[in-house]
Amino acid sequence: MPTVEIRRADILKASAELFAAKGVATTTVRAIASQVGVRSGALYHYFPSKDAIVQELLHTYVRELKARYDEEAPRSLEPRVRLRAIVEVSLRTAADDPHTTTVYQSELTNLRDVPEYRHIKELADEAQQCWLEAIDDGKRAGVFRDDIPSKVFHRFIRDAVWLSVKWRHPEDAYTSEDLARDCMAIFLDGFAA
Amino acid sequence: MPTVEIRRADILKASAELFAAKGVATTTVRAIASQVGVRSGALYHYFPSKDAIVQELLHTYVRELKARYDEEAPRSLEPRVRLRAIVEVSLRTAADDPHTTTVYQSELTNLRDVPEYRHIKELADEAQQCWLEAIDDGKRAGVFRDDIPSKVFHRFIRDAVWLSVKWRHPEDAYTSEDLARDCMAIFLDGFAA
DNA sequence: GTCTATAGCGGGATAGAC
DNA sequence: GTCTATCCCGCTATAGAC
Repeated sequence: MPTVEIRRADILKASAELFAAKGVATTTVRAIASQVGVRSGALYHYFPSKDAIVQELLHTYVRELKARYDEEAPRSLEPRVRLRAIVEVSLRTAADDPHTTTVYQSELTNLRDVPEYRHIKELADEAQQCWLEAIDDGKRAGVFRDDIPSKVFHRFIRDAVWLSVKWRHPEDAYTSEDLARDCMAIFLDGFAA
Repeated sequence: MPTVEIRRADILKASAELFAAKGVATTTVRAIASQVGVRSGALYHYFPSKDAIVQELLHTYVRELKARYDEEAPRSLEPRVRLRAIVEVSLRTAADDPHTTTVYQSELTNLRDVPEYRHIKELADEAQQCWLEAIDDGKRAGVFRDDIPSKVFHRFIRDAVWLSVKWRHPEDAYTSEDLARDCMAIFLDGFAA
């Protein structure tokens, strides 16, 4: 295990923290270096640019997310079960890496339109297709109501799940499992008594 | 009607558009001036700083939002009716001014911790208290289920409503009234068939 | 009231010593 | 591999002409 990989991981971790707290644009390379405990020049031995840090952070994140969806929420599952699996995987991912999740949710759409980010956005789209498949399959199977546009329900549940990273903290007594259960309860059965 | 007020309004409008599209931090004063059709120096006859533009934009917005909640969703309404009114007012506000809504949702939490923003954040908190009151009153009245934390339901429906500004466009055939109806349908009765 | 021009600053990135 | 030092750029904000 070469030291260079450890340093790269340190840099990515520090970057994620700062990016999540103050935004990518307002986080300086000097601040990242300071968090890691080196001078800014040293960072450039590990990454060619600040942009490259953002790219690697998000690329790794979304690649892993898509892999987890494919692994734990295959299309062969019954739609309600699959949707629940997607919610659980997402919430677990958010709990495992809340900082990168925040960056992913807050800034992916606004990032520069360079080919690198285009590729990341395509991967993100693929991941989100899993949600839509489960919803549409469920409608066809008659387990979800068909008087609500799939896109609308998708945005609602998707935002509920992902935005939880902004208010549920990992050390809360209210765990991501609690949240997954309540999420499914509300979105499937409603909040009416 | 002095020209100065019109110019100020032009500047605020252009700023909101650019801030929403690319974020406050990455929007330059020069870009705002260019959008208005003047040079950057001219802006400083209307606002003392870029920060002052952001502040006035958000202060006006949140003050108006709170006033609308008080006017159209008073506590005297039955909880479900009040919640629906809050949802409708919010969606109408988002449709009326999608750009400032986007800034309000994306950047309020991350803005500098100066007293000016503190005041705006307090107003925003007051506005969000209306949601929580309606939810808690509904629980006490027995019309909402009490096995889900109010805070959780609040975040879910709040994010569903406000984040719609990122995907529903004002000219969509799917109107904000359609969205309000579907929102209440999902959150009260659920998506299960 | 808007312009041109620029001061002043802080940012990303680089060069070269150690 | 990290440092110091610095280049170069673009930004906010200001000064002063028109």
